[in-house]
Amino acid sequence: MKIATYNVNGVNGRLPVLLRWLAESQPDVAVLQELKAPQDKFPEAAVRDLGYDAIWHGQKSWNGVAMLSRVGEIHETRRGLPGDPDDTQSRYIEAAVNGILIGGLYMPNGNPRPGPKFEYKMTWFEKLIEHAAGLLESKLPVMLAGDFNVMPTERDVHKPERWLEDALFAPEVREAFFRLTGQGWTDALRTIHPDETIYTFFDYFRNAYARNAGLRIDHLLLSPALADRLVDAQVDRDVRGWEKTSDHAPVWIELADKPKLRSRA
DNA sequence: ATGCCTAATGCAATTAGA
Repeated sequence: MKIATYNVNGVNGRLPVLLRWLAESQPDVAVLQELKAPQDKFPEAAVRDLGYDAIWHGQKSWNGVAMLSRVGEIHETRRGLPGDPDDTQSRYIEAAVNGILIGGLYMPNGNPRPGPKFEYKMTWFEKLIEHAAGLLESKLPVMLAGDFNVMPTERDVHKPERWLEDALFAPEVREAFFRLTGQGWTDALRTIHPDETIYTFFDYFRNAYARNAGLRIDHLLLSPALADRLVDAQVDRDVRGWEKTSDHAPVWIELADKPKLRSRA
């Protein structure tokens, strides 16, 4: 089972890229971020033509998240994180698909730091951490996938010294990320590529993609039961080089149907 | 320190992204 996350940076503006990627990469499930489209402007027919069911939480101009599946019905469990009913930003959607509970998320960027946007990011992060703890306690096979807007380590950012004060790399943001993963989540891409320089985002500025001057900010975090099924994780890096493409590249994992045999210490 | 690019809105220039 192949599950992907992709920040599309405008689902309608990038629709040809999204459809080409779906056709070529053939994920079974995909979570999307930054739809930048109101609820009634999601291209449902276009993705359905490729065999995908979809749920989405739109918003005019900004944010917006979706989940696509070609492996069975999407049983939505929630949209929006618990704890802030007044939050109007569409950043979280969660559903059970093919026996896996999947939370698709778009973490606030948080810049400039300090400031109200950064405070909003940290508040949102704390709500995510609290909700994630409950997901793990459920003992269900569960994953959190999306644009976390966090580079966890220096290995995940080109020229880390330039990002120390940035809302994507500041100490308290990375601390929050490791507090989250410390609950028992496995960072799938880093597990498969422990020492590799591997990025999921490349700025439109300064020819960043060609220079491989990127960031690793799109993550798939796996509960223990799913981590035992992880067989591969990759970035569809070439997609970032297509015409009229997003500034993010898709990231995907392959899960075995049954747990892999593990060597024991 | 800022612009470099790009989308949405809406038709100019602003907001936001990371």
